[in-house]
Amino acid sequence: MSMQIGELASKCGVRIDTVRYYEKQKLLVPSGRTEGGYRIYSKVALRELRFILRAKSLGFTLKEIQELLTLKIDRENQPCSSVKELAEVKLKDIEEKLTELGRMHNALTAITDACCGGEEPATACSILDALDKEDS
Amino acid sequence: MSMQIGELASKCGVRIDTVRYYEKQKLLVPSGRTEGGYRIYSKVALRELRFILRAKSLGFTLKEIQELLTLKIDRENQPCSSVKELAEVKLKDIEEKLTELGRMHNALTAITDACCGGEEPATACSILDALDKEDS
DNA sequence: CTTGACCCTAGACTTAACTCCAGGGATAGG
DNA sequence: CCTATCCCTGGAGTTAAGTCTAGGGTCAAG
Repeated sequence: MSMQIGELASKCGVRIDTVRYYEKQKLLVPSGRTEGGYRIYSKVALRELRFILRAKSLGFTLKEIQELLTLKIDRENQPCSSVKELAEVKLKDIEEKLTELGRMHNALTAITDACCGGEEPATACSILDALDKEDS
Repeated sequence: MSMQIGELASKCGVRIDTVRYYEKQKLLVPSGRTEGGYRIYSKVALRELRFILRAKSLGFTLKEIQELLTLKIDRENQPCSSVKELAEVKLKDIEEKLTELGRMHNALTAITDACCGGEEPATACSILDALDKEDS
C-alpha cells in the first residue's frame, strides 16, 4: 500500500537519487513523511512515477513532463487540444532529429562505402579525402 | 594568404570563441603569432577547420575528430582500416539513435493520432490515458 | 545495545561543446 | 593622439538529467 523511497525506485528501475531529483523538479511529491522524516509513497505516487518515465521514454524532457502533469492534474478544465499540442510539438522535434540523423547517415554511409578499409596506408583514404575536400 | 582569428571564424561560420576552444582541445593550432600575440592562420588552418566542421556535421564528437586528425596527420603510416573503423563505429552509433528515435516516433504518433485534440475537457484524453495506463 | 540496512540534507560534480566575462593590449584610420 | 575595432588570457557559466559525497539520523532484528 505504501512504501519508502527505495522500494518505489526499485519498482520503477530508477535510482533513489533520481526520485529525489524529480521531487526537486516538482514532478513527484511523496504522499507524506514518517516521524523520522522518511518519505512515504502511495500507489498513486507509483503511477505518477511511471507516468513520468513513460513520457520520458517518448522523448519528453522533464520540463515538458511538468507541463503534461499540470494539464493532467487539472484535466477537467483543460482542453484536449492543449495536450495534443504538446505531443505534436514533440513529434515535430523528433522528426527533425530523425531527418538530421538520416542526413548524417546517408553522408557517412556514402563516404564509408567508398573506403577500401584495407591494411594499406591511408595516404589516399577516401574518407579522409572526403572530409578534407576543397569544395562545399 | 594568412588571417587573424576573426576572419577565419567568419569564413567558417563559427565564433571566435569556438576556434579558441578547438585550440584548447588540440584540434587546431594557429600557424603562428604576431608580435603582439595575435594568432595567425594560413590557408591550411582554414582547411583544417573545415575538416573539423565537416566531421562534426557527420556526427563525430570533438574527441573522435581528434582521433581522425591523428590518423590524418600520420596518413602514410596508418592503415585505411583504422579510419574506416572509426567511421563504422559512428555509423552504428547513428543507427542506434535512428532506431530509438523511430521507436519514439511510432509510439508517440500512435497515441497522438488517437487524441481528438478538440476543445472538450481532457478528462478522458487518450494521450494522458496512454501515459497513465496500468500495464507495461 | 549494537549492527546493518535504510534513509535524510545540502551541495558539489559529471558530460559536451561551447559561450561569456573582466580586464586589458594591439592596430589602423583620421 | 584618439578612437574604434580587433585581439589576448584565465576562468566562470550554461544545459539536462542526473550522480555522488560527507556527515549524520532511523529503524528492526538479534
